[in-house]
Amino acid sequence: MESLKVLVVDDEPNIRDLLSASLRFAGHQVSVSPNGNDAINKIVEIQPDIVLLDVMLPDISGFGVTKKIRGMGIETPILFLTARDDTEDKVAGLTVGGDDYVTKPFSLDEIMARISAIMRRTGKDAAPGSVIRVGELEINEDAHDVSVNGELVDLSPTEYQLLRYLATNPNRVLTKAQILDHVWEYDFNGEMGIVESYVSYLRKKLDPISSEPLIVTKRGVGYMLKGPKG
Amino acid sequence: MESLKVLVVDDEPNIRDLLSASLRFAGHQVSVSPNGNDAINKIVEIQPDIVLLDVMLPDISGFGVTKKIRGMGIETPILFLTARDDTEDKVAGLTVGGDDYVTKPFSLDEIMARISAIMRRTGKDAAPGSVIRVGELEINEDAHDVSVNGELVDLSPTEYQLLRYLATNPNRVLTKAQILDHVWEYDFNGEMGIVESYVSYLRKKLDPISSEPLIVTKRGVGYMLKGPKG
DNA sequence: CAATCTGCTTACAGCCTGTTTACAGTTAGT
DNA sequence: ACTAACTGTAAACAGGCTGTAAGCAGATTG
Repeated sequence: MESLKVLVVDDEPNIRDLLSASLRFAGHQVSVSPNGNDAINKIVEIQPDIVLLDVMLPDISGFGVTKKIRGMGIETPILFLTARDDTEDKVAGLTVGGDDYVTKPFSLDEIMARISAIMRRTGKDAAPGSVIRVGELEINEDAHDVSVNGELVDLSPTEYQLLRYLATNPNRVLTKAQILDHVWEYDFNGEMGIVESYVSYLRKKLDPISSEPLIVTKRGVGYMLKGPKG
Repeated sequence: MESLKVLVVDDEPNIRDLLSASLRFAGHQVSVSPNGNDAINKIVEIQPDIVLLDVMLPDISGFGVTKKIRGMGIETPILFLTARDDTEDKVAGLTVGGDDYVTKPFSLDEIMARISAIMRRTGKDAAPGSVIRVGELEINEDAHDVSVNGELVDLSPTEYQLLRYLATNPNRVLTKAQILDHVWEYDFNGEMGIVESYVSYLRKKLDPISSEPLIVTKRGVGYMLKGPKG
């Protein structure tokens, strides 16, 4: 994915910092905004490629912001951030026109995946394709399914996200802390042992099909997905 | 790696001295700070390329410092120093956006490796690449892989770190004391005989593959990794 | 040449890390 | 509401790793 201009709108500094740090690290140009009115100004001013927009803001709601800028003819795609409670009913209709939403608390990898998906759909990005291929492994992000050597594997949501994160960093050791920070929600307060458990679940499902173990353990460091020419 | 501006923040003078001496010797410009408030001022003032930040500080915690400077829009990468106890649970969010952490007690070589990794990832450094090559030996730091003449060698964590330290100083004799100081944790209290043991382990794994012995003994002085034109 | 010293190798006990499985609580789907 | 699936924790287990020490071999010294 190329470098994008991203605007992050949220009143919680923690969330702003988390997102801006991650997005900047991913190579994007990030601006931040703490409320609706400021957000509208910044959208007009800097013309971002995508807006991460909290629905609950101190002044104007995220919906209000959307209404306003759409009224000005600005079609910038929006990724809404909503609380898990007011999801079902209020978010209806949000996903039209390339927009999407994630619920708080989210995981970083989920945010990144959604941004990629939006960019892909709106065609602004030089489509890296929705299929991640690493050796015998193939992840279709649109269909949300995984296959090894052409054979479909049924994964739980967490298993899928873990494998996806590993697959986007092939031949590179990822520490358990990194995995936890990227795959699990940011308010997860548990132990790193859960990564070990899920790696075990994944291996149990993948290894019987693959010709050689896909996930290798780097003792004392972390885990790595083995790619073809690594 | 080029010369970097590094800020070391720790309330223990021993740690500050250890780190600043080593970093200076490696050619960096080092500033030190004993607490959180002073650290914030220094970060703003001298704009370091990287901050080594103890999490447990007398006034503001390392997290508080991070929050504050991030709020100011300062995106300097941070390498957190945490006590091994506080690790498991508090690691959440530490590895985001190019940041990383090491647990106390650490080894000097580990710190240096992490700094290199961060600089590489954040692209601030004129990427020296993640592969160390010395003659027939090749160390891939991303994959934590070692190969001799293309053949993979399986090493334990300590073996890997020892070999890495030797490989970053090819054709140069390193005394056992130096090796102990760089590869083992700073509170290690054992004998230097352990270096001999681990050199032996390494030779046992490397020599059968290499065309000539890679690690040579300089009797009465120390060990040296033999490079191509040395 | 003998005595000594330095370094090499290996065996081993204890520890530590990672793997797996079972389970309880929760969530989601029908 | 009922059932199935999923999540996170904990416990049992296996194996590898670490650091020490002892026995050797070769070099060095007097």
